[in-house]
Amino acid sequence: MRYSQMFLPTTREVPSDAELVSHQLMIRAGMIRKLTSGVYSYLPLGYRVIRKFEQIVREEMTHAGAEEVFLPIVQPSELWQESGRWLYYGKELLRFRDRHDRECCLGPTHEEVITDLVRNEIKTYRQLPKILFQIQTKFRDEIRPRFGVMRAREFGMKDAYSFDEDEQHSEISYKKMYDAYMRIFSRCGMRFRPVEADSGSIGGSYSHEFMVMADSGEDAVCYCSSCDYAANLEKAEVARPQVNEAADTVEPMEEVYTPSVKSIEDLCRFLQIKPSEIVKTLVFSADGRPVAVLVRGDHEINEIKLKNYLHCNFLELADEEMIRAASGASKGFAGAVGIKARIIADYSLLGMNDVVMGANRDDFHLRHVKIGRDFRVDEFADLRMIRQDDPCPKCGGKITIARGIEVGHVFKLGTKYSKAMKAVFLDRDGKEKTMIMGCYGIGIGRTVAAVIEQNHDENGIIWPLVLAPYHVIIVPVNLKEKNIASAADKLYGQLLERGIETIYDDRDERVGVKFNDADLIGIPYRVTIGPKRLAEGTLEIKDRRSGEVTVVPIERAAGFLQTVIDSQK
RNA sequence: CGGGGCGUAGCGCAGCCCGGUAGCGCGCCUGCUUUGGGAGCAGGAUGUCGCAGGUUCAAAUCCUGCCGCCCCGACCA
Repeated sequence: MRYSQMFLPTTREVPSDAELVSHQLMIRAGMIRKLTSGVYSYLPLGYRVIRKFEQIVREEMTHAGAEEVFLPIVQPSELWQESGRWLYYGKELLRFRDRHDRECCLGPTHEEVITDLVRNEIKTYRQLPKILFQIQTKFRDEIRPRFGVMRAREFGMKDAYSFDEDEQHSEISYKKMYDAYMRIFSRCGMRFRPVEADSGSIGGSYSHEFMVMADSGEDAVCYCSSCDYAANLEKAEVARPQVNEAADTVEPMEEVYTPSVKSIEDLCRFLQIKPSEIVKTLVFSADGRPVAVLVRGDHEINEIKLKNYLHCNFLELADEEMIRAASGASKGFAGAVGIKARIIADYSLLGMNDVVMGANRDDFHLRHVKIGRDFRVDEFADLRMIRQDDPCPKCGGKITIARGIEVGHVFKLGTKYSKAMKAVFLDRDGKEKTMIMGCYGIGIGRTVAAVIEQNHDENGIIWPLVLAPYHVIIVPVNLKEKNIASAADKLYGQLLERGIETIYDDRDERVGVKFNDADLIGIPYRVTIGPKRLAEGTLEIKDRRSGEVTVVPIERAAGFLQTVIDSQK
């Protein structure tokens, strides 16, 4: 397309409200504009990239045996009542009423709709398995949208759902999707890693997240340097420590006066001890009941693990009142000795013998506390957050923590929705069975943003060829020189004929402007037609990524570009 | 929802403390010159100063309320 005809508003200045490079570049390159908080318009250049990515997703989904559908974005509350999520989902679900005063919501995801569709049509095992997918706009009313399309309220998502007759078949569907995801992100040339993840409120038995490695990522992942173990930080198991039952003799427990010493740091300073000698007692409210959770002073509680362990719906740190009711003291002085609550301890406590903890009395702590002697622990469990250099739960190697962007997520749902919504079929024996489901999402806009995070330099975006909005940009140095203009016109015609996606920068701008825009929008190959080379019958082709310049005879340029481009497809 | 910041030309900002004709850079329009990395000269257009009240002879500026946006946290997947 001729640049002069395009709606491609690039900007020189960095937008002040954009923090992430991908966000800045998407705005500067004229890919997106914000309409309102967390809601973006895609401009032609941005939308071309989106469609390229969607096409890759479609190809791989189809290749994996999935069929494309298109489900409604407005959904009736009834379905959500049925699944139970009308109550459970929270404020992220945008709810409203139609003119008949019927409750509706905007789909943040489509398990309910697809389950309803499938239960009405699929009656027998002969119709299974089925994998259906769609590419649809979702709406989640995020509390704080940020980072442009990376964390928007309205966003494009590919979601797929599998229905199988039993666990074994469901595993096969899961594997198909997992493999498709591997191919999708590989085709985009991304550095990514599938990691084990918590399945969260969507529910279900297990799941993997596909994380694009980027320092700007919102999620923390950990992986083993020796084996292939990788997990979301929230999911990462911590190996149960080996305990050597040494017959320690611990001095009798005693109270120490610790006025206004509430934090771990204060306590360490005050008693001249290390955080690892302290036991932190945190009182949680689990569905309204107090639970005392014990972890080592230098460890962090992993609330997801705790929540999963307790099987509760609502979990939060207890308020002053509950803490006082359970411990008899104010916040900061809770301890396990004599506390009126269920006591759960992290495995790390197993190896501790002589510890310091709150005394359940304001301004006092206890020391020389011995677990089992001075208080009982109801249960031990893995409750803490994994840390850098902790041993790998799988092989014992060293754990590394890095940041990533979650671009895809595959869940094995089991019967969570099919059971609640009665998606059943008759099996070979004529017996009624509940379908086993899986669901599989990819954030479309987010993936494109993640690609930019991994593919840019100080001048702008560097598109991998498969996602590039155009493959070639022709830059005539000066259109007023007739021979330059006619050479550029001619080449443009040749590239169009070959079906090579080309921008012809026919604007009346100085070359510097054109070069900078070409770099900014990241077109893989830039063809420069200027007086010096033209005089000798050649032109220059510059590779955006490597910066390498190749001088090619004009008549061979189209063929050259075709060869280079085809070799990468 | 808590804390902080911002809202003035299309974009980025100054002016506000100390009330008195609204300014700068970029961009935009016209003309001439220029043309291998964001040109030069000359001329020109553009504002409900976020909205609504209040104080005042007079409000971008002071006061009150509201709205929007951004950052940190909490929350959420």
